[in-house]
Amino acid sequence: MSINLAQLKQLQLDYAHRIILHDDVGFKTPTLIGGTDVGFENNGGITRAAIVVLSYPSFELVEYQVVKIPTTMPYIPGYLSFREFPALALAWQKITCKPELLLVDGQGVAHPRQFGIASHLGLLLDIPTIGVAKRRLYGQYEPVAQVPLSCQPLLDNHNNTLIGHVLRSKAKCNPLFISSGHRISQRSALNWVILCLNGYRLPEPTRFADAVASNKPLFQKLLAKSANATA
DNA sequence: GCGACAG
DNA sequence: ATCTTGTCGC
Ligand SMILES: [Mg+2]
Repeated sequence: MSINLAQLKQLQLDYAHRIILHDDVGFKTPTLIGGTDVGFENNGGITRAAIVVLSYPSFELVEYQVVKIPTTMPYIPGYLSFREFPALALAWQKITCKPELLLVDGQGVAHPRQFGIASHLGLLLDIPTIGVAKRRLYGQYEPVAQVPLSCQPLLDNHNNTLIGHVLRSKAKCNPLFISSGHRISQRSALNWVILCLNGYRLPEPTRFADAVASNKPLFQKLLAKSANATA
């Protein structure tokens, strides 16, 4: 039996109504900020989700969890979250030091139905989330100046709505697409991503999650560091 | 109809 | 990066 996209579309529309686009009343300056990324193995057959928890503002790795499960959905633009959510939800379950804010690799409400992966995770796990995407999925914007931290609004021209920001997070790099996921304003989403930048294109939580999910040199370095700390 | 299209 | 699938702008 195949995937019913019409059904998933309707689910997104229903869920999107419940997204909160203002700052959570209980949301103050976070002590812990999380980051997520997902990778694939066995030619796409295995989904590998990684969640990292960093201290803020020191950006020390506090905890990370990795979950591998069989992949249940192909990648379909606009439906990414159904592919990645199950593994990410399990990884979240395993996290013991729950962060107050989660930076998710992908769009928040900058999505055709205002329900990207960051919104999906935020709503179903009931946490403030920010979508940090490397490329545009939806929305219009003017060219972003090359000067670091330059940014442009990301707009939905259908209803003249602000759905995110395009941020030049680092000189000579392509900009990032930042949008509210859940329980946070566009302004704060942009602000927190900027506050998590540390000399790289990606904000630290996302960069660390990328490293863990793909077993990159940075992750090996972090492992060695924590081994030293416990030795 | 054709190209774009989060990861 | 890919793609059967959908959806959008042109
Ligand atoms: Mg990724």
